[in-house]
Amino acid sequence: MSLDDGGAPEDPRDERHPTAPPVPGVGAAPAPRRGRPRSEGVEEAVFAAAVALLEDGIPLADLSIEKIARGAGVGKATIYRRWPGKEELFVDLLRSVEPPDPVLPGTSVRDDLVTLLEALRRRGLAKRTSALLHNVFSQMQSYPRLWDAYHHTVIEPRRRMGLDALRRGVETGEIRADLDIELVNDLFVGPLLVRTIIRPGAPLDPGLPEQVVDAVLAGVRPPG
Amino acid sequence: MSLDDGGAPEDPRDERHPTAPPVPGVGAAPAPRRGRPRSEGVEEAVFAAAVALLEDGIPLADLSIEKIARGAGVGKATIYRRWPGKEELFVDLLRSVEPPDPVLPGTSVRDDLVTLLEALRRRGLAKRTSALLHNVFSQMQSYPRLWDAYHHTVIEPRRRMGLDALRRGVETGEIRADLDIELVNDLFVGPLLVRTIIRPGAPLDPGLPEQVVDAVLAGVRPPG
Amino acid sequence: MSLDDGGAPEDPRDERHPTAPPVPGVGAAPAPRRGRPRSEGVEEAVFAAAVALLEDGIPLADLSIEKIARGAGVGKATIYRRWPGKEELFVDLLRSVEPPDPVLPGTSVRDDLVTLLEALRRRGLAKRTSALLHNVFSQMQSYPRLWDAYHHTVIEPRRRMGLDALRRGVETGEIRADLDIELVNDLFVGPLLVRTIIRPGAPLDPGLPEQVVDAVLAGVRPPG
Amino acid sequence: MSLDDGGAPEDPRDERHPTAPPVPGVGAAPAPRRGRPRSEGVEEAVFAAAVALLEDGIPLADLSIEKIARGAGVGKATIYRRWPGKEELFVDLLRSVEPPDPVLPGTSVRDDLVTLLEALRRRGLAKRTSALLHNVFSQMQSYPRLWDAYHHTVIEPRRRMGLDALRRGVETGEIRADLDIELVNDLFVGPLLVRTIIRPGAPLDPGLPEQVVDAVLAGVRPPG
DNA sequence: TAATAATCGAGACGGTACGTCGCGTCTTCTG
DNA sequence: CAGAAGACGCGACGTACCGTCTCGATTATTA
Repeated sequence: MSLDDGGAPEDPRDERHPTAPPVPGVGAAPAPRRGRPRSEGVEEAVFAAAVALLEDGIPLADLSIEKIARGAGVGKATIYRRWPGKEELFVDLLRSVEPPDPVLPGTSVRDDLVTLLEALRRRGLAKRTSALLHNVFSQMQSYPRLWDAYHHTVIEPRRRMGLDALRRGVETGEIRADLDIELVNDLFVGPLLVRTIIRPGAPLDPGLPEQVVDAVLAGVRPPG
Repeated sequence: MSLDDGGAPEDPRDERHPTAPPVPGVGAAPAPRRGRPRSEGVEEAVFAAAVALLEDGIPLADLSIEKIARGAGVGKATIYRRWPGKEELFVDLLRSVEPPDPVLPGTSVRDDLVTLLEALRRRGLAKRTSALLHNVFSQMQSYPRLWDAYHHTVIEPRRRMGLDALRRGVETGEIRADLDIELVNDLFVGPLLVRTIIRPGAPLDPGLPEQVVDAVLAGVRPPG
Repeated sequence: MSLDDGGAPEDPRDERHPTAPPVPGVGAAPAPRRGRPRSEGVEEAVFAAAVALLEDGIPLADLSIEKIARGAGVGKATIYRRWPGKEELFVDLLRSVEPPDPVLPGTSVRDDLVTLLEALRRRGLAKRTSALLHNVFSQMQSYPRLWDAYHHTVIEPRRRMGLDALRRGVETGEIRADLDIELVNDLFVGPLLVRTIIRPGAPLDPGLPEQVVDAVLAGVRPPG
Repeated sequence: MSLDDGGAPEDPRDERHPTAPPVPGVGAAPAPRRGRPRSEGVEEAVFAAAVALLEDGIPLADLSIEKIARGAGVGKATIYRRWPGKEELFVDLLRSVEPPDPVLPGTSVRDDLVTLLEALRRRGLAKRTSALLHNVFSQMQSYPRLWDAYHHTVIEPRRRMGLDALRRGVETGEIRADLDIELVNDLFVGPLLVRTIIRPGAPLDPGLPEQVVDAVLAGVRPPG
């Protein structure tokens, strides 16, 4: 899911209720944010309550704003003030547990790709071990708006990292120049995505990224 | 999604309410099925109403049994008599529009793989053209019971076809024998799945199956 | 409040949700009322819960549909199916505890008026003794729609009884014919209404109706 | 409502938040009221906003503090600093539009009573013509605290005027001495109150006070 | 002049109720 | 008996106000 995304259909978070003040332009008005400022503890309490409920095994579809508000000791309006709906809330929640972007070694395209796929593998594993991630992710394969938003804010940036690495590889001669770069990206990413997203439960052994990268680089036809 | 599946977790349809009368065992009581027999038109009317609603752009999550019953001119209880819930209803609906398994030419592994991937591509296109399939499928990436059932009855058989073809290729020397066969399968299937399931909107040109098969067979590293 | 009403502004209960089927015209269609019939116990349970809450001292304004539904073990929708809102519900509740119309002796206009005012006095007393009526009535002096509906369905009929009795009195010579009959009615009714509605707490002694009737008949100017 | 009141139950405005500084006791500390003094325009802006909303036809029950604050361009806390709640606010509002007590001619009891009833009639008309007063008053037949406060500060004083006039009439021989003076008061006041408070919409012709006074003085039984 | 203190508009806060909708079950009448 | 119709208890939806609170800014008095 890391090197990969098809573009930006639309981002529901753009209409999100303003949580942080926008970056102030140099000459722009300071926009003093009048009224009582939003409580810092709320975000945190809401996330904690949602996580607690998910860890209790409640499926995502049954997670109501009402229950979360109750569990967090928070008014419903306070939640709606921050997020327009359930899906946007979960996008933020997921982002809050998402590990940072991997740092590419840059020594070779092969190493870069292995690093990127390794990040994919690790998230696949985390999804499986963490009760939370397992629950959320396995069911998030629905909720198209949630899915799209996650794609756009988390996945797409990493996909660009992969495409950049591949373009460098074409320049250095490590990657064939006669192939569509997007297709090549899919060749590397597809196998891991299949195992993490579409077929949860498939093996994600430590050597998998290297195996995939080497196999795609060399091809599966016998060298003869 | 065609060559591919991770196994059969469990099939919720096994507990499905009997749609057709069970085949009477030889020595078993004839079970005369007294009372008014089930109307034949119901199934059809329910499917038609569901499809009509989906074609109107209503997302799967907002499709209530209530709306379907209303649209079909059918009582809610009549639907619950046939299917335990929304998901099971849609499993039946999807199965009713799924094209038959492709026939492999058997001339070579390459041809077989291209044929299987072409079937994948066509379904991806159908998903995109048909308002119905696109809607259901893009959102079905959820509803775990619906997803599982679809896997089990549609995806898994085709996955076995792919694995069988690859095993033949190893025997004939067309495929390297030093690689895990499941991994090789993912190398072929992954790219197309990425574009049909995970990243709807990506191009699915007619030559795509051949490009993928040839690239994976030959590798993306320059031949030098 | 008995002889008295100003007419029929509009009756909100006319738009009330149909509780009983309308009286069937002779040749009209039977209107079979399909579907599950409304539960008989609901009305009763709702009234009981409302009365219980009012007897607990909860003011009318704080009596929410939500609380009533909770207390009656009934869904909110079930209440909204029968009454469009809080006010209509209470009109029905009040009607269910309203004593029947008094029977006029007909021996003389004086006796008829005393009987009607006695009914007014008794309701004033009931309002004071019954915890329920006291609470509802003392606060119902608001809620204009509730007030109007009560007027129209309970008060207006009795007002007509009073006007009829006075018209008879004019014919028999017991009442001056040179006065507006509506004004005369107000002369009798006004004093009791003042003490029951506007000035709760004022004395309502047993002899009051006779005192009022005799004083209005004879006048308060010394006979000399 | 003018000659009439049953007493002073209790005045909730006594616990009202201090609007004006309390009268300084002789030896008490001057209590210099430090800090920014209350803005003078607030009271006025709040009243104006409330009146504007009522004139737009919003019923009293639907008039929220929130709406008033919004309409007045005033913070909610500023309102709560001055009045404990909606009812107390409206007591002040009503008092600010109440006409002054009538001046009794003193020529005769009949003239005094006509004057008092004329004041009642005029307020009844104002209630009907002015969109504001009509709305507030017709619905104020509720809100017990509002009702009580209004009684205590507006109605009760005029009631005492009426009782005093009647006592003078008993002394001058214009009024029978064998009747309860409170009852006699109700005989005069009741008919007008019925038409202004309980039965809005009833006619309030200019001659009505004279008709009522004369009819009650002379009685409705034919003189023969 | 500087510190102090109560006010102001604004709006976030935890709550409660609103009236609607869908859930899955049930209960009636009609075929 | 099956079927449509629809009432039932339940619970979530997203909105509106409640009355309280916390902000920065304003405006007086006191030191």
